[in-house]
This record gives sequence, structure tokens and C-alpha cells, in this order.
Amino acid sequence: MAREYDVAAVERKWQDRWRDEGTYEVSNDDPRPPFYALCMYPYPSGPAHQGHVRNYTFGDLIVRYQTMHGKAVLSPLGFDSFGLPAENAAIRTGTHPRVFTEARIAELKESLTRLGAVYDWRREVVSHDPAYIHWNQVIFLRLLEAGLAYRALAPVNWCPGCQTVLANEQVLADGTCERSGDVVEKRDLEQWFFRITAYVEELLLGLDDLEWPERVKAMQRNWIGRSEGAEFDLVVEGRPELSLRVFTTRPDTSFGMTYAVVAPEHPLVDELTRPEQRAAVDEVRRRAAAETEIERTAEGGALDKRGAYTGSRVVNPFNGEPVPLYVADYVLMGYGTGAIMAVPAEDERDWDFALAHGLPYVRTVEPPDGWDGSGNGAYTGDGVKINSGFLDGLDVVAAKARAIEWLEERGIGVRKVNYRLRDWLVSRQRFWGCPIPIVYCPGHGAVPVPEADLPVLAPDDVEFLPTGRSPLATNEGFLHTTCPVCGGPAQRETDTMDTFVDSSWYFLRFCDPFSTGMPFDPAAAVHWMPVDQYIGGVEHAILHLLYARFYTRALIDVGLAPGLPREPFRRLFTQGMIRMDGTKMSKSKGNLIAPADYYESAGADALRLFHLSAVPPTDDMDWTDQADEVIDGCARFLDRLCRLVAADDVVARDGEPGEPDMAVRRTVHRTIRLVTVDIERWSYHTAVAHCRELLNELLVYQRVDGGPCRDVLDEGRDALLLLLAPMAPHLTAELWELVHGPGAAVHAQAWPSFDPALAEEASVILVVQVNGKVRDRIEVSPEVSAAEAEALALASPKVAELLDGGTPKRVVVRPPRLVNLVL
RNA sequence: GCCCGGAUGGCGGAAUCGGUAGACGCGGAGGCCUCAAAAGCCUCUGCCCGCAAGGGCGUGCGGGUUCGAGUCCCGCUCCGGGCACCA
Repeated sequence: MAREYDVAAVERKWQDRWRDEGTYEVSNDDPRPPFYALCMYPYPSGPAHQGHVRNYTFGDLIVRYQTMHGKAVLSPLGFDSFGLPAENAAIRTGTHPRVFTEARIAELKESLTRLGAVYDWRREVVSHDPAYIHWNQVIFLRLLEAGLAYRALAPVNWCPGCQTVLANEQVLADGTCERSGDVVEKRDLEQWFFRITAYVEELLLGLDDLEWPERVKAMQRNWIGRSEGAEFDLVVEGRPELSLRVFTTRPDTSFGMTYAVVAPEHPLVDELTRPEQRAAVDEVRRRAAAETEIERTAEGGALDKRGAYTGSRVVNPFNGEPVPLYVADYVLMGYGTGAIMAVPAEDERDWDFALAHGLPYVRTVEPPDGWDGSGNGAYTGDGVKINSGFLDGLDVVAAKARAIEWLEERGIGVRKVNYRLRDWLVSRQRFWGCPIPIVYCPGHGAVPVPEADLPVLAPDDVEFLPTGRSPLATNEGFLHTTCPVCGGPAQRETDTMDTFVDSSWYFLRFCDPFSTGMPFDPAAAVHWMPVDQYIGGVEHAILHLLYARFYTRALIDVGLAPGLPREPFRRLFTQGMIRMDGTKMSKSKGNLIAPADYYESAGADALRLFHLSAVPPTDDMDWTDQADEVIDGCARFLDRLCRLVAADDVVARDGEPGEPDMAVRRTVHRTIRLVTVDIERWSYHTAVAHCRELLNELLVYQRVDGGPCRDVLDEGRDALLLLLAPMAPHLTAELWELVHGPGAAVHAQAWPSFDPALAEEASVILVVQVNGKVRDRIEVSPEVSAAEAEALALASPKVAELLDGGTPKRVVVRPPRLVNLVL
């Protein structure tokens, strides 16, 4: 389409100027109030896609908006540059991951620059920078010293596709890898963990005060999975010295226990299995070890095969009754005590298992009248306790408390809180990540690499082969070293850290990326932190955001960040994702619509406006056929803005504004108020709509009979340019310079303020309803009194017709908006 | 199964406190300009009845509260997301 201005030239000109003049560089001793605006640093996968454009348009708007509010805005960007795609590319093409990654970073940087997004590039942090690796490793050693990092043999999630271990958080609900989609296997391996569980209660409670989307907070609470209950011992029948500890959230149902279950991996299984049951128990254990989660849970899981009687019985301490002890894979070793009391009448899983194994049930809660128990006979709701001895007659909540008291009085059990959250497994059997700074000595075991010898860097002379083994594990030069303790021969740890470790503190490095003696100067971090506005995709709701909250606390507690606030991200905004044909728009799906195409045609400003105005920022956006037409509409809007500002045939008049001019002024001031409020509440799409309304009105006013009043037109034009400056930065900068002369910078101006008196309407529409239906509309003053409003309504000819001489039974008057006459 | 969202014209969406439903945009129709087209400009555009004036209906479904409900309450349906043998 033919444009009113040379889009490419104008956008390039301003991008160059912002870069050359360092417009958005900010120093740590800047006297203005600090504001930290941060978009999640991206994995460099190549040129920006529409999801990036959306994310960084929102972020850039905030940077420019807060700058116009007089803040010193910290706007850094870096790249989450370690990760598997680069390593896979190396295996495929023979290119070193560093070379590959740096080429992708250059592409992404270029396309974000062309979007007009501005950053203090001096502060750029990339994960694979040796300086960043250095401090990553220092932090690891400090965590180790503090007991927050440890090594343990543990059943881990092994992804055969990625040839590495995964964190629990990286395994999807169906047991597959979130990256490769392969079915994750179980393996027992010696791995490094971070003790995130030490902070579990704080991580849970801290959520309450955060200005985060409720949805994200709910997801984190859910993931942490706190549940309250009791732990107590079941003595094995005939063996008073031996007992089994169980955890339950329903101690009130203890009288309904008709059997008990241990996990197949439970250490007491062997001892509790009687010879005649050995074969059946072994079969359950074999299946549990061999089958994946999917196989086990598929098709209802053939419950009769998933458990077996051990031959032992355990005694219910509440009533002294012995009940059979089963082994079954529906009880997990990794949660609670790995053993449960089973109450079929009040637990659905126990009900199903009891049914499959012909076990009885005893109800301990009276189900309500009309409850038919069809489907599953377990009743899990509230009700009056029955068949429960001293608990009878209580409700569930009271009975829980009483049951725990009873256990504690007798020393049989205790109140207990359990969490779903496990420690964070950080070892990865990959090359392109931060090496774990540990050496294994035959005499001294795992020994930390002395800080003076850091960083431990991966060698460059490695071969990338599709063997599934990290090149580090076979590189002799890297592998062999000496023990820091005894000087004897030793081997290096060849695992690297999960890349989520890198992203757990990059926002702190941004505060002071120039620091050489420490990860960051705590004073600088305290100056900028917490992040005032964090922006990113909701897909990071659990992993990254939970890890970063943990890491910030850990860094404070090991003394690396004294004085830092414990919550790193005060305000979080999660933008919706971009979908196409019902799925996420992504490279792997092959449905990318490249932003570069639009930079050439409609321009970055038009593309930005599109992303700001198309849908509410939190909503997912469907990229449909309509997108191109809407983007053209955004370009048309910018052309109309050009015509407003650059029109050379307008005959404006000087002198006092009359009433029609004042009406325009009122629109201007009202628009300033509306747009400001909308930006503060993340309603960018309505902010754009209000700017469009103002432009429409100004264009009409410009051609008004008798000519517009010059001051009013100028005021409106300037206000509009200022309001649009964070949204369409290139064109507003160009037009501002056109109007105010060379050197004038729209982004250096203060955000426009409005006159509250002018922002009010001069007149409002009084709606007259009869029996709740709108029958007339009358223009009135906003100050109209109730009596006046009622009189005006009754005087309406339409109302008179409906009244037909009668009087209303009731009159509701809400001046100045509404009168409702009830007949 | 549990926990969060959501459902408004042909489409994206607006309605911040219970008070004009449909702002703004896309698409569509008609007109102006033009030799013609593009661009631009103007008017109309929820549905139904009506020549019109006007009237009726209308925010997923069924109830309720209220002078008045897209908005609040109760009960559903469908869609999206998260969690899921977590005892």
C-alpha cells in the first residue's frame, strides 16, 4: 500500500539514534527514582517470532512509559544461551555450539532492534559467557557449603531422546519429556540436587503478597502441594518390635481402615512378605520397576495385577483390629512414608482396589440423603462420624483434630505436613551448559574445585557425535585432573547444570554486569531489586518462576546478596500465547509468520500497534486470515496520524476558543486520563482504541467550518503524539521532531497530564426508563438534581404517552444518568 | 476427578461501581472523487416485523435477587489451561 512516509527510513533513523545516543542506557547512580522493567530473557533460536514481538512490544511500552514518568528505567536484555538445540545442531552439522548460538543471538538481536525495542545493551548477559559461568560455579560452591546443594543416589527421570536426566518439573503429566516427547524412564543415578524443599513453606506463603496473576499463584501452590494430616505407626501382628509408619490426610477415617498398603520399593517389603506370597509380591515389584507411568495407569491399570497380599497383617491402633497388608504400586515411595492405611469407604482409589481384591469396607462418615454412590462407592465429603468409637457424632474437621490429639497423647503418631515439591535435580549429562565445578578423588570423594581455579570451562577440542554421551565424558584433557586436597589423580564431574540455574539469577547480574570480584554488587542489586515489572509467557509459571524465587532466597542466605528483598519479582505480567490453527505458533510446528516480512511492508510501528490492540494482552491470540487486514488497518491509522500532523493546508485561527473548541479540549483531556488508566491496568487494546477516537475527532476538527483554534489543535496533536510515543515510537519521534524542530525528542518529554475539570463531560445523556425499558434520552448537565431529573423525565412526551394520565407507583432517580418510572 | 479461566454482532473485542449492551477495529453495503482504478473521504451496518413512524427480541442454558442483571446468587452445558494414583 502507498504510504504517507518512508517507513523503513524513518524506523531505521530512530533506531540508530536511540543506539548512538545511548538513550536507554542507565547508570546505577542515576538520581531519578529507579524502575526495573524486565522481559524474560529469551532462548536464542533465531530471528524473533510473533510471540517475541508481542512480549517485547509490551516490555518496550513500559520502558518508554516509565521513562516519560521521570523514572530511571533499567531495561536490560540478555540471552539464555545454553541448551540442547545448539548441541543437537552441533551433532548434526559439526558446528561448535558457541558458533551456532552466537549466530542465533545476532539474528534475534537484530530483529528486536528492528522492532524498536530499546535496551541498555552494555548490560547484556549471556549464559555461556565465561564470566557468567564463573559466578554460576561460585554460587554452586556456596550452596554446597551451606548444605543447599548435595549429591545423592536417587531414582531419576531419564529422557532417552535428550540423553539426559530431567527435573520433575520437566516431565509432563503423561510421563513424557516436555522437550522431546519421549517416554521418560526411571533410573537410579548419583546426581546433584538443590535443596529447594528447605524453603517450601516460605515459597508457599510468599505468594500471598505478590502482584501476580492469581492463575500463576494457584499453579505454584498446586505444584508445592501442601497437605496436612498425621503420621502414625501400625504394629505388625505377632511382631511387636516391627511397625509400619503411614501418612494420611484423613486421620478421622482411621476406624474405617480395612487393609494397609506399602509401595513396591518400600524397604520393609522383603521382611513383611511371607514365603507363600513371595511370588505374587515379586511380580508386583517387577512390574512396578519395568513399566512406565503410562503403561501402569493406562486402561484403568488392571488393579488386580497392580497389588498383592504380603501375608502379613498390621494392627489398627484405633480399634486394635488386625488388617491385611498389601503391596501395591498405587502407593508411591517418594511421597509421605511410602505406606498408607486404606479406607475404601472414604477414598476412591482404596475403593477401587478393595473392589478388585474382594476387601471389605466400613463407612465412618454418614453420606447425605440422596447420595447414591454410583460409579465409586467412596464418600469423600463432610458428614457425621459413625462406626468410629470416640469420634462418633463429630463432623470431619473436628474428628481430624480429635484423632490427631488421640495419637499424640499416646505417642503413637504426630501431626504432619507433607509437600508434593521435591528437591531440584540440576545435573544434566550434556555438553552445552555450565560445568559443575567438582572433582572426584579416589581418596577424598567429591571435592569442590577451589574458587581460585574457576571457571571450569568446557574444552573446545571436542567432537560432537550422535552417541548420546556428552563429549565432556570422553574428552581426556578435560576429564583428568588432580585432587585439590591431595594432588593425586582425579576425574572431573562431567555433568553440566540445568539451564534453569542460569535463568535463576540473571536478573541480579543485570543490576551489575560489570562486576569482576563477585557475581554482582549487593548494593547495586538492592538499588534495583525487586523487579518492578516482569513480563513473560505463562509457560514459565512453575519452573523458572519457582526456581528464581528459591535461588534469590538462597543467595541471600549464603551471604551473596545481603539486604536483597526475598521476592525477586514484585509484579508479574504473563501475556497470552499466539496460536495458529489451534496450536502454539512455533518453529517446530512450521507455522511461523515472520515479523521481518512486516518490518518491510507495514513497518514495526504498525506491527506493534497490532499486537497491542488485537486482543487483551493476557489473552491468547489466534493468528487468523484477518491478521493481515488488521495490520494494514494499523498502518492506515499511522498514515492518518501523519496527515493530521503534516497537513499544510489547514487554516487555523488564533484567539479564544469557543464552545465547539472546548468540546475538543475536553476530549483531549479525557483521552489522556483514559489512556493513562488503561496502560496502568494492562488494557493496551482499549488504550489504542481511545487514541483512535481522539485522532478521528482531531481530523474532523482540523477541517471544521471556520477553522480550528490553533492552540486547541496544537494541544490535541501534541497530546496524541505523547500518548502514542510508547506504542509507536518511530513515527511519533519523527512527527514530534517535525513539529518541534531538530533535536526535539518525544520520548524525553513528560507523560501528559490532564485537567480533571476539563476531563469531565459538559453534558450527559439522562436515560428515561419505564418499567426498566429505555423510552427516552435527554441531554442534561452532569450537575442535574434528582428533582430536576425527575421533572425532565415526566415532561418527556414519550413518557406522558405511556403514563396515559396516571402516576408512576415508584420513581427511581439516579442523577445524572437515569430515571426509572415504575407503573 | 480437583483447581483456575472463559462464553457478548459475520469476526477480534468494549462496557472500571448493578444503571444507554455492542466503544474501537476488521469485514460488508451504498455514495463522493476519478476517463478509470488505487488511495482517500462521507453514510449505513446486532436480529426480526414495518414503506415509515415505531415496535419486539437480544450478552451459552435454566432458575433467583432487584425498580433495573452481560455484571450479583443458585443449578447446568460447552470450550481453554494447570494438576492428577500425592494417601
